[in-house]
Amino acid sequence: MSVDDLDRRILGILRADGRASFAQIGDDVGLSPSAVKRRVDRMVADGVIQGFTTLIDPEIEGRSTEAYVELFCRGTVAPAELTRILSQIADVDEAFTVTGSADAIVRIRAQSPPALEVALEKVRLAPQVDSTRSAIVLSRLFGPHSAQ
Amino acid sequence: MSVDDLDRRILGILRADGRASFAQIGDDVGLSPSAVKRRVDRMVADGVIQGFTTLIDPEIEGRSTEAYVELFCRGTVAPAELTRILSQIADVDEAFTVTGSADAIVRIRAQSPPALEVALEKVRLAPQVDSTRSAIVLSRLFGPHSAQ
DNA sequence: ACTGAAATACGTTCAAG
DNA sequence: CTTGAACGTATTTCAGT
Repeated sequence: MSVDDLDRRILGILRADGRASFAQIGDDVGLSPSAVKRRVDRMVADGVIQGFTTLIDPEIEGRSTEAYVELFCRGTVAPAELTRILSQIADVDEAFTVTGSADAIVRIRAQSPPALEVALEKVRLAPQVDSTRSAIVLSRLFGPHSAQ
Repeated sequence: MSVDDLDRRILGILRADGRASFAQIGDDVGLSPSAVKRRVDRMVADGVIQGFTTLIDPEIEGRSTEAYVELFCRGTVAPAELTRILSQIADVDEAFTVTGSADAIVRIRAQSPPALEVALEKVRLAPQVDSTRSAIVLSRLFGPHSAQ
């Protein structure tokens, strides 16, 4: 359930290079490959490591039209209900409840502005959603080009 | 510079499992391991594949206090200038210029609410930044737990 | 540009400390 | 919990098509 300093160093290496070999990691942290494997396996089983993935150029991925949308809901909103509805809308990648005047924020990533508009319409039509306020991304200044 | 259908299938497999072996991928797309390696190597060299990483539980990572902050700037802001300043503030992971009333949005991920407040203060003190409007994440409804 | 084979390196398991 | 050896499998290179 918990991670020690060695685990943390292994995680750091794996975050920088998800394909690092156990032998490679072992050399860096001073462990045998099998010991590293045991730790990595345990962290995967414990859910500390949630998966391995590949960072792909978003242009090639074809979903470079991004927007952040604030949701203003009427009445009391059950987060579980919101999750159920929003997670089924295509191109809605992420959602959270937040402090402030808005009830929730969703992140949309679509292939084109028209596709973004379609997703936005679907969000607006969700029950309980009163109004929305969108910020369409003009340019990414810096940051990860997003997982998934 | 470009990717064909086979490349796209390989990317799909690698996105789902960044540690998939070339043999495994080859079986799925109908190519020999060496042919798959050639294509993956080419995509890495071309920048189509930007890296391999590991998805780590944000709780363990210790930066589960998140906020989205809208920036309202005075006068004309050069995006390059904004990038230079914001990218040097610790815990500011991502920033983009957007349409709408705000000029930019930054995503902050800190270890604790106090650490978040520190980062927020630094953003507010950035030259050209007139005012901010924050939405602190209460709960993640769904979505990737961020690639960092 | 893909295949297939050969050499090298790695992953994986397990008995033992 | 780690090691080291043994076995199976994957990666990598290269000649050939």
